[in-house]
Amino acid sequence: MSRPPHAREKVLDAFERLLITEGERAATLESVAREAGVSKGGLLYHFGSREALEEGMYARLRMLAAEDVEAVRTAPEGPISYFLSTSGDVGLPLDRAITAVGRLAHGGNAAAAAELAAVRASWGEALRPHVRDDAALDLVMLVSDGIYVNSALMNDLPGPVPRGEALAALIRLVETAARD
Amino acid sequence: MSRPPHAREKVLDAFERLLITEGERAATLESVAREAGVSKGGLLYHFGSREALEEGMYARLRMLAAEDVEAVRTAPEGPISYFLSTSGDVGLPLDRAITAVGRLAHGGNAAAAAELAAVRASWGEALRPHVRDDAALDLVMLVSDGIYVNSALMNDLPGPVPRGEALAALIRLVETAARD
DNA sequence: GTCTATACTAAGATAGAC
DNA sequence: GTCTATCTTAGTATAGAC
Repeated sequence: MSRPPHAREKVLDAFERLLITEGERAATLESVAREAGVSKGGLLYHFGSREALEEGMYARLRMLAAEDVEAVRTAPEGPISYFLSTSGDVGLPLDRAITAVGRLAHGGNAAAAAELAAVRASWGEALRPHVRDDAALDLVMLVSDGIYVNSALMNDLPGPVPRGEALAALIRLVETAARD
Repeated sequence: MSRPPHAREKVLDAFERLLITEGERAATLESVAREAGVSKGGLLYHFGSREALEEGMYARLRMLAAEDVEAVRTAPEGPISYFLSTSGDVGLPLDRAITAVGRLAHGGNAAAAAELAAVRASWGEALRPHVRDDAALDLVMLVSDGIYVNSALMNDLPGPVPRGEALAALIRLVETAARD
């Protein structure tokens, strides 16, 4: 909501960073506090438990995702192309929030999995009017999921995710198969 | 290698089961030992450390994946169709091993991520001769990744993964776009 | 609003009995 | 080959000072 960065936001940033780069196991309250530059007690003033900290991440994700769904809907180059070309982004706030919550979801956290499913469903609704049928929607969504999971798993390393011209060729292929 | 199930295999089964159903955090040595019906000391006789236990899972994955790559190559209905139609399986030994190692990978374990990347690459090699070009290979691989990640994340719950006729329609769409 | 100190629990790992 | 007992470290959480 405002600057300068409150301790609360710094804690959330640190939690997110640790989840992305070192995984759920490493993102303990102590590590998060250290990474955020506050004490354990200080962290626990803002988030009274680990669950509250996780809930804070979900709230951040919901806010950023709502903005992105609007961006998908109104993208000048068309929703499908925009949606797919941004699926492999890894540095932007939304992508970081998704990856962080994804780490929690794969860690067995059912609430986190439900948050991701909700975001995914809202993208599906935004894309539905622009594809031929349900199979085409599945195609677009699953290619996006595939790009995301490879990006998130490989943490910036040169992995199997298509980039540049390869990504552009893939998007042309998907659009041909799916566009209404 | 043989029956009756040695304690070693029971431990590995328990580790796999806990990773899949409750995530990495819950899969502690103590929980794994309890789930396997052995003591912590008994477990540590077979796997001297947590790392050794993880390495045991990688070995299991490598063995099952090698078998599956052969099945993809020789599938009567064609490699693409077979590959995609089995991407959403969740109960078979290979799928369970992949999901378990996936949990570790998303938990920030670089070795686990490398194992998954290697398996993925071997599938890519098997499929390459059967697709039109690199973009088509990307399409098939990413749709498969998407199906897998949704299946693994949703743990059997009725999720966003296409099944039955919806899956068949998706596969026809992908084959039309990708097949050589 | 943030810190230190501390309580309690559980983690990974070792030693040695059976 | 498997168990019990124990060590050390680290996790979540609370109380109370500043």
